[in-house]
Amino acid sequence: MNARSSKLLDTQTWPQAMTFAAFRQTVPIDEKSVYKLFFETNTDQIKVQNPKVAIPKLKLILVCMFRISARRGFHAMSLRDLCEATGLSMGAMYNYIISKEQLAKMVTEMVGVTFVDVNQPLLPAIGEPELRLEALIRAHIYMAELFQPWYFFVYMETKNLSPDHIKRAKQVEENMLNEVRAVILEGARAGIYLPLDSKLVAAACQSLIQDWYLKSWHFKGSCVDATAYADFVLDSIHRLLKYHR
Amino acid sequence: MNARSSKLLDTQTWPQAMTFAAFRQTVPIDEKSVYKLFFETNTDQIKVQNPKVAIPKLKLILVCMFRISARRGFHAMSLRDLCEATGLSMGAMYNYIISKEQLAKMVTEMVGVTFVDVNQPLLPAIGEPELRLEALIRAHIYMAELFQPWYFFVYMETKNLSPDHIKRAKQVEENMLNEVRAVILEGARAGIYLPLDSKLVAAACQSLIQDWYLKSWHFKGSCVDATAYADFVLDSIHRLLKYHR
DNA sequence: AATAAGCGAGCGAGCGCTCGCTCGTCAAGT
DNA sequence: ACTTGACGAGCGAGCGCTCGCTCGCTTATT
Repeated sequence: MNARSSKLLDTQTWPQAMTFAAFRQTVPIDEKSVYKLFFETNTDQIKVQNPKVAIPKLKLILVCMFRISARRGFHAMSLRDLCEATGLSMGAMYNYIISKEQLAKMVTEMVGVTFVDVNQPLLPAIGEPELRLEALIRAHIYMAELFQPWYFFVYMETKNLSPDHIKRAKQVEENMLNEVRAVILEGARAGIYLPLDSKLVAAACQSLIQDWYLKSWHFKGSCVDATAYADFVLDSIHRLLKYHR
Repeated sequence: MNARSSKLLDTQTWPQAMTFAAFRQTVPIDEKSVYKLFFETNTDQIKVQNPKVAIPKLKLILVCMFRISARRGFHAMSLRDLCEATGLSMGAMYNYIISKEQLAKMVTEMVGVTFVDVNQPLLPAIGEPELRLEALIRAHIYMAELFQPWYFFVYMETKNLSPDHIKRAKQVEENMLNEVRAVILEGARAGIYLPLDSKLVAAACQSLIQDWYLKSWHFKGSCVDATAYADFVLDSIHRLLKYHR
């Protein structure tokens, strides 16, 4: 992309423009480059050091793992299944992973830490509660769109990890819930929003967002894209929270 | 309960009174008697024939299974774990189950067939869309309240079963979605509801209902009971669907 | 005495994981 | 230009172990 076209597209920058396209352009990782980041974050745990070899293989391993796990669950997937799906041998597989459990942990860590870190600076910290709520919800839906298999995996498999990993994952969920709740409460205090039970409303928000990656198969069949779904969620929240004179 | 007090309580009969208490009184099974029904439905698969012995043991087995599965997943639970938790030996366990897989199937079958059958005659087939939608949603939430571990188990473990069982379970979910959708569409045609995307609204309904059994731990901590949660969901749907002049 | 219910050591299969090995690549040495 | 040898990457039989499940036996009930 040259400087000129980049400048043209820069007019659609997140969060000024709250479309999926704008978000994708602004966020520093996407569904392709994430494997490079995954490699760099975990070099100490991966024996194969040559990035040109390791990154495509890691991608292959993770994609196959997501597919099998989504169908049968991570625990039910044997490493022999994964080897057959990737075409790797048992020995080669263990040049990329420390253990089966560690593989799952690397993924949850990536989602729980890296993805959150990447997302944080993109959210407006001050301004109208309505605008901040929109940015918050859209950012989550768009992240879920980019990394659907990652989020799905973490949601389904977190409970099988070690207790401290479970706690961390729960805290990430709780933080997101509290962020939403804080903005709703702020809006209520400012008289913009109805004084509803903020905990229940925030939980409902979270549930709608999670639907996007938990039941993506369902929406893909209905020709609803991420932007349209985010529109729907925000319109619903709006109708729920705002005064109607 | 004698005839007199029963008559007094009959004034609070579902679906005339749409409280959890009324529902519980009207629905022919509850969280205690369900194990008797489970035994009677599956006598052919259970070697122990004496109900006085079998029913309490089945309850013990199922309760332990629900607890371990919720924490670690059904596949990760070994039968030795389950034996230790129940205090039964391996041999005794196999007097109650055909196989580990069959145990899971009996539970999903129970939820997918029996629970639906029990629920069906309690729903008003005709009448105001608004009232029918309320009955539909409340019935689901109240059923989820009574049988939370059952519903949670089915949601989490269905995907690990045989393909035809998966299909059946998906159809049960789909049916419920379509019921909700049909009522919404009827309301829209009657001019009571806004002409929103009925698929998305129905999916949102389902998501909110599922939250009640998927994240029950979260609500229990907030002192929100089933009736209050159903009130919240219905109020939300109402605000979402109705015209505000 | 007969039957119902419970017991638990033990089976074979399949699990996660290891390790001695092969092979292609490429820079250093001649 | 040719040889050499160290190295990164891949391989897969096989290890120790746990899994779901069985079966010959004992104990409890009637």
